[in-house]
Amino acid sequence: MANAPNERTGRRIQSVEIAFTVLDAVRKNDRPSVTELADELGHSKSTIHSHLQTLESEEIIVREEDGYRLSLQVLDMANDVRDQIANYDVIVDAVDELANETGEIAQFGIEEHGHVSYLYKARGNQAVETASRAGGKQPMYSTSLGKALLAFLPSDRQEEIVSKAAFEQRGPKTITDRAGLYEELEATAERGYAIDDEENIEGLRCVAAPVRNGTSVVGAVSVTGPASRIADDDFHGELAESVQRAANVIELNTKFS
Amino acid sequence: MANAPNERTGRRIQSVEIAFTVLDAVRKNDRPSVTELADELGHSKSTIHSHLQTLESEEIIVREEDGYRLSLQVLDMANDVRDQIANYDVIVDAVDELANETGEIAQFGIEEHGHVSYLYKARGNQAVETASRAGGKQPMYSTSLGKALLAFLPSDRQEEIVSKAAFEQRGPKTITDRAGLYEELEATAERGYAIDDEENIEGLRCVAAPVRNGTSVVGAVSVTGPASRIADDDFHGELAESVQRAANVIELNTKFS
DNA sequence: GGTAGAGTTCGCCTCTGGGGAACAAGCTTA
DNA sequence: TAAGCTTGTTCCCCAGAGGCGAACTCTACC
Repeated sequence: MANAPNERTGRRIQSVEIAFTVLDAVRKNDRPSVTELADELGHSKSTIHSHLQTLESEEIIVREEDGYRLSLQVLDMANDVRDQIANYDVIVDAVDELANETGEIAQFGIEEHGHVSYLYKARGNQAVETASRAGGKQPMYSTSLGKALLAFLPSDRQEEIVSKAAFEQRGPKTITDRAGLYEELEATAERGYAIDDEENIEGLRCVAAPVRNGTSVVGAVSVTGPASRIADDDFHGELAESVQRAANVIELNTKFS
Repeated sequence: MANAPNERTGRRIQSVEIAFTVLDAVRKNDRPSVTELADELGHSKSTIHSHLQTLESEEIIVREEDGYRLSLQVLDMANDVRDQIANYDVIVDAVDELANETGEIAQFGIEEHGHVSYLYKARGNQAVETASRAGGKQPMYSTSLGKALLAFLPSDRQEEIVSKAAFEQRGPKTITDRAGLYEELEATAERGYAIDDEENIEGLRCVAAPVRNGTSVVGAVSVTGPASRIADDDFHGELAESVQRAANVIELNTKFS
């Protein structure tokens, strides 16, 4: 790939966009019908109908008595996703280990399209319940994983992502302005790990460390626990060390291609 | 949904079909580039390019330095798939239990588009390694799950699937003709469970039982083990009973909607 | 600094695909 | 049982979408 410019607009194909709108609606509605989708999406029944036909013939969705749903082929596609991530098993082992060691939730995330996506999540024996699952995405500016990634991303990419950030108040201590974020990113880069002190979800604290391949960040590992259990000492002490150690384990076990 | 006729052709949208062809190629090739895909799929670079742009703006694929890959959003979609399957957790529990009890591989599958798709797989403590994973699909005629489903499907659907079957020789004892299959299906319906005696993979034997919701089959549970360990006695005795028990557990714990 | 190879853009022309309306097929009600 | 409602399906038409080829740009590597 000769040139990889940062996020250009380019020609897009409208009918494909409609198809994915339909697919999205099938994901989110419970077994929708043709008319239901037509109403919701503002297209004619005939249009929706042909899209559903197409998606079904691609075996991406399934038609059942009571409406359409996603097909299991999507699960297969998810397998391919994991296969395409280099050293997925190394990551899994390290994150499992980290969860065991700390007893909390441990996660691995990567940056995609300007937000953090969770690739894998492990729960330690005293881990709290959280809604996040593998595949879920979160803003970069309010999460430890996001800040760990952001702090070590090339400055042009960093700037691009920050410039598009929504800066919504998500937790009691969310960083809500650009200046504050840059300050925090600088601190993060210096100390080598990122923290989230109830910035994304009330009552939760996280620590995250970047995983690098040479000079570039390929992902980040984090630990998440209740603020009640994670004191400032742990935050910047033992816990931070564990997370960094896990990140290191991944880096060391990674087979560079 | 007023009418649900069996698999009609209907209008399909070509550009969406192309988009999925591209997506499939991204799944199967390792970080392909524009030109690579254009060559492989027989489309012009400009066409492929706009499709890739579209898929990327839908955040289904990601562009990296060395080519395109699937995005983690697919993992999220996989979560939705499981959410859309009624009583997924009941199935998981029952299959886990079955795997523990037998020590072998236990699986749950459903029929989709004329083949069996695995929804969930559990491995017992002496389970053999097999290539199958959740989301994978297999022919109906050569697997125990497939035959368990087929035997209890409405006769028109059964006929439709059988008429399209490829009847390839997959294992040493694969049923390779329609008559033989119907015969076996009748026996299956009568005894209440299906068997696979090295019909799909050499050296593997399976037993499967249907899971029903009222009169209709909603899926099937199976146990798979090496032929060396599964004797005829187990095959039609204890193992068959375990599998049927598991199917029953699922039926009983299912909350009908 | 020139060439080869990648990705990107542009404009043309065709034929696709979206919309509306008519049609068919089930349920429900009287 | 017939009428009426609602759903999915088909058909046709015409604007404009999208596939192609060629021209352009940008890197990387001699």
